[in-house]
Amino acid sequence: MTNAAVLAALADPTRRTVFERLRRGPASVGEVAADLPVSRPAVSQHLKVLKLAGLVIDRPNGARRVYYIDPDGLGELRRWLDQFWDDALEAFKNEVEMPKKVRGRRKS
Amino acid sequence: MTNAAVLAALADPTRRTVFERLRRGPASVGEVAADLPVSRPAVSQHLKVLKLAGLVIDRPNGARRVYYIDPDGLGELRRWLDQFWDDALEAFKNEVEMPKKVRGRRKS
DNA sequence: ACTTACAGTAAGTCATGACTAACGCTGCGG
DNA sequence: CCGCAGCGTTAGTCATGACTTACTGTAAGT
Repeated sequence: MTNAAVLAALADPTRRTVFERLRRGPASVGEVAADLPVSRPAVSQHLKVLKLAGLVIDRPNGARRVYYIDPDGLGELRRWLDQFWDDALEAFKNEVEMPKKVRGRRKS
Repeated sequence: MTNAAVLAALADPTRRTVFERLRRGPASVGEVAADLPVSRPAVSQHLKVLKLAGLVIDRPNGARRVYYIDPDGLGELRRWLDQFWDDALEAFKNEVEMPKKVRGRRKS
């Protein structure tokens, strides 16, 4: 389940800020670190995590390394969320329809 | 930004397991804890986090307390994700169209 | 009214991870 | 060829949070 990595990556506030910074457009490590109160290596580590989660892709451009957002990573999470949403709605509706029935009581 | 709480809540594997357990249908704390290798207070704490994030709602049913999934919480995250997805796609397409232009250079 | 069962809270322990400082590597310029 | 600039990596520190044990509160049954 890749969703675990994606959710774990998006959970950290700093990492989410980095990710949202990349939403405007591609940027190098130094450019991202310039806007954040953390050091450059920290940004590099965050980008590594985002890369392992499949959320960003890096392209070496000479000495610089430019990071882009990978739309596929978001797509997977989106599909998982959609399925979850459908199931939850169905279960919820199913619950409303039988308000005084047996309900849970899964104890055998 | 409520997304922070939602993402932080869904980042933990155990908490995600609790949430997925609730997807099948409503359940009490003891029922959820029976299927997990953690103690009952741990499940209670996880449910508290999920409740603060707006992902679940609890309804006291006598001595038992039954937890349901709150569809609204997922809806918010879904909207945020959709917007993010659109922006990322646009930025990506915009990047492909101008391969040798100024690109980022957000300095100034 | 007393006991039993179920749930939330408090305090404490321990692991995960976010961050910094220092170092090594690569590519471009003089 | 040599120095500089930009990144990544490693080692180490420190804070956050996940988990357990013990306790308190509440609702139902006898």
